[in-house]
Amino acid sequence: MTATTPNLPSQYEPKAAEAKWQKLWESNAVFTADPNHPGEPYCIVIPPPNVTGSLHMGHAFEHSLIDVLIRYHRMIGRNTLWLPGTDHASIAVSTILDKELRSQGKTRQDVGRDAYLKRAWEWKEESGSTILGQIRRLGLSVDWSRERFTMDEGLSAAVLKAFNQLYEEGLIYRGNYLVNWCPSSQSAVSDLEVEPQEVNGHLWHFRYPLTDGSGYVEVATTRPETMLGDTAVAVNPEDTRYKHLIGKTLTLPIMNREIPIIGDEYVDASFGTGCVKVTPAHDPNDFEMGKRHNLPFINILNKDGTVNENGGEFQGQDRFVARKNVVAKLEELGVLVKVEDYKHTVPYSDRGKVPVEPLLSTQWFVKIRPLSERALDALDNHNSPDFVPERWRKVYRDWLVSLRDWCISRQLWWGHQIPAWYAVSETNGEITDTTPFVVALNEADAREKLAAQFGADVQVEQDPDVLDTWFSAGLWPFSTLGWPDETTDLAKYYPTTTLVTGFDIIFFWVARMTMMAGHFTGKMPFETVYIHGLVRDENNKKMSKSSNNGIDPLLLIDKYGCDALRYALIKEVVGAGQDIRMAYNRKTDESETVEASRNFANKLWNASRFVMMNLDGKTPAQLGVPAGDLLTADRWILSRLNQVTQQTRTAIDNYGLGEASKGLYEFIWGDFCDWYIELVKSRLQGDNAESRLAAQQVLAHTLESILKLLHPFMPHITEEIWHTLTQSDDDTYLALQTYPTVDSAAITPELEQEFELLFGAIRTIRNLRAEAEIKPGAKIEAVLQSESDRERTILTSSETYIKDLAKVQTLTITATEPADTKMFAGVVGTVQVLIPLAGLVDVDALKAKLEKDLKKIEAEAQSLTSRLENPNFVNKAKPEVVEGAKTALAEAEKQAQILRDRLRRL
RNA sequence: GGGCGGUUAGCUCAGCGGUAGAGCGCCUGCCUUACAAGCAGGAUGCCACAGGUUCAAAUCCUGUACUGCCCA
Repeated sequence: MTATTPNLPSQYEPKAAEAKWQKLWESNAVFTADPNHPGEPYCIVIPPPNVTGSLHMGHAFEHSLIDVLIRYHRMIGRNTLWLPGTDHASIAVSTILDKELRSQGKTRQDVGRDAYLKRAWEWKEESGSTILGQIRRLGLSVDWSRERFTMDEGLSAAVLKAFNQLYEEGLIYRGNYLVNWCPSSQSAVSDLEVEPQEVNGHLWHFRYPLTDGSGYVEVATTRPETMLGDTAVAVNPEDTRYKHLIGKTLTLPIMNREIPIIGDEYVDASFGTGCVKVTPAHDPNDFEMGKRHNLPFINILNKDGTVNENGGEFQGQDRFVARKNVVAKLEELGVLVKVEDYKHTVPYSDRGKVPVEPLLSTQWFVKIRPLSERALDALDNHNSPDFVPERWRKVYRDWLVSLRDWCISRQLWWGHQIPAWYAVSETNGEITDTTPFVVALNEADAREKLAAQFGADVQVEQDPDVLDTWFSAGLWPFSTLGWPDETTDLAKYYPTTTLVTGFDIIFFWVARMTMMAGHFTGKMPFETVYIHGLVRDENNKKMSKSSNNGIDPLLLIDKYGCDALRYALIKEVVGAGQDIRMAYNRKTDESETVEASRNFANKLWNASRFVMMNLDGKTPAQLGVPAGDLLTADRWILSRLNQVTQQTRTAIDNYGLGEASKGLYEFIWGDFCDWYIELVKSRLQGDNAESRLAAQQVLAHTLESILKLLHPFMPHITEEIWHTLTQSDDDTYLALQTYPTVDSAAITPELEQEFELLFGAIRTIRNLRAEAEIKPGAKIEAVLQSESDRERTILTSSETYIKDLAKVQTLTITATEPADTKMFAGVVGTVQVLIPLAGLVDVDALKAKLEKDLKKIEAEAQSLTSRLENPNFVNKAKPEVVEGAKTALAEAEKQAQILRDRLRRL
């Protein structure tokens, strides 16, 4: 490589650089993990996005966080793997395909299972590659060679193995239970796929007469049509109003069925009438009561939500039509008492967007208790997994404790078909609740087993249903690494290190992974769960497809660059687990937040340009490590660099990614650009070769360190600049360099304090110049007067800095008060800062300024004095605090004295 | 109803025992050859409210009010 002075544009253009590095990183397998490499493993599996989805802000946020962790750990020498992939989203895909078919006037039964699945796979290929392409635009350092899909061959084998094992262990069973039925998708859905929505409904009150004619009881319901399936009325056994009725019977209107009055603790005597109609086949609480009291379970609904033959005259009517008609009939019978407006919550199907019906049906379940107990044991006895922030631990724990058995069958076709085969020839060629079945790894095995039992000509059919997507997602951390095979990857990278996910998914996914992993691997699947907040829109609303308030990350990437978007998202995350809000203008697609980060990237770009223009075409390596005769400014920036290196490392180690990003921002923009570069400019143009070289060395070294420190946060721009700076070939990567380490010896707090005084003096002169309305370009005369030898020494040694940065022609540093009284004045430390202005000074303006300053300082001195006069403070406070107060008071008093003198002299 | 957050400068948020910060916005002046996506300077806060603990509270405790989320 030839040493050339880089000629770069004055504005950073993210597009080309991002595309270039994303391509090179991927095609050169930069992030492909090698289990044989040394280094303690660090592994994160991606929370798999839906294949049907498209990139949204939540992905951008979560993936940015993960990428920072991954890139950082790779750079500190861990054997790092980020495993990408997608999940098959059974219900979501089915919903889309069914809709597509419906628009052609067809159902999935019309096209048949094979054709349907063929279409599903096509859809998966299209849409899956879309989201993976979008994910690539975030510049994530994932290992694409290990990409997985929940329905790929390996993961499907893992699902088969897991199902079979759980079944053999008696932890999976088939049974007739109340499930959440979604009449729209005509499938059972899990508790978690149900979203309660508040609706303005009604509370209907009606009377059920006692069979013996001695009166009636009044019940109230929000779902009158369910009365067709009532098999009891319950009251609280302690309720004195009704307790005598327990054991009597009522005649159910319309159906004219005799039903008992039962006593059950569940009934809240203070709610409504205190009498509750019991419909065991259509309400979860009633279901429990039905079991406790051995009531009949009468199912009145078909799977499409219409009333079935048990609904008498209402048979065939849709549930909501039947509701109206039942009410009308009750009114006709004179048993409708009243109708109240009533606000209540109705469970809606998350995907289908219709109210779900609790429905009795035959489903497959996982017996959850033995699995959750294992996870609870790990949590309680080993604090595993460790939650960050810690408060989510309780949320997770409470969920594990109150878990109910998990319904895992879905009446859909897209997914892992349940590996159970039925001997349908035993039940007239149909699968019924009593058809004998076996669970096996494949059809051949199943056939063999069934043939042994029912003869060689047994007719065999596989269960048509598929498994809940979360069943396969629950195996994700180990199935993706090769389980059930004992692969090298599994040995090296499992258990994984960290899981990064949103709190909304703790139940859905985190708990299922810990339960499955505990059972199948005997280990918790990750050491730490790092929970982040949700991205909200400009109105603080959760971004979601249904409310159509999403902000397209790709739009922002196009406009501001990917690094800017990533950095903006991370900088906002400081409050660990707090939701973040994006400033965003929907009309212009502009975001102030991202723009600020784009500006920061541009600042870094230009600082780098400046540095590189001044290195005589040499690289940091060619210039050598700064070690020789460093000036104080050099030692100062190196001190700051090491301190910020330490802070950054500590912050990331503790998941303080926002804190780390802010610290770097302040160092780069504040310390490096605003101060160090300015301090060093004259040396770069000067003729002191030694001093110039030192400046070059420090600039080059600091810039390269900055690029490394910032790389996990802004990977593209840092990679781009680093290549120019170091003149590296395209097959060498910043992403694989070593993260800066801390040189504690370089950290010099005293020097940093001295520079604070220096900066204070410069600021004060600048301020006085502005107040006195001196032309920005004009060189002036300034006097710094201090009785402190230390202060004068510091200022004297920094004379040229003050002259350069405050545009001072003649600088006088003195212990004694100058004779000229017509001067603008300010104070810093105990240094009096004076600018002689001959006759030009506006005495009134100066007086006002001095009085204002004095007032402020006197107030401060007053507060300090009263504190120090309090014996309790002096005796009880920590000595360094008292000492600090004394020093501050001495300084304040000195400053006040200086200002008073000034005022007197005017 | 139970649980968990939040309430700090006009806006978005840091700070979480030692007397208040950033970014954006605002005001003033600058195209000072790294950067106008910038530079320099400036203004702006009874840190929701009420009690308590402490020498000292934005910070810890109790309660109240709003506000958001999760679970029933």
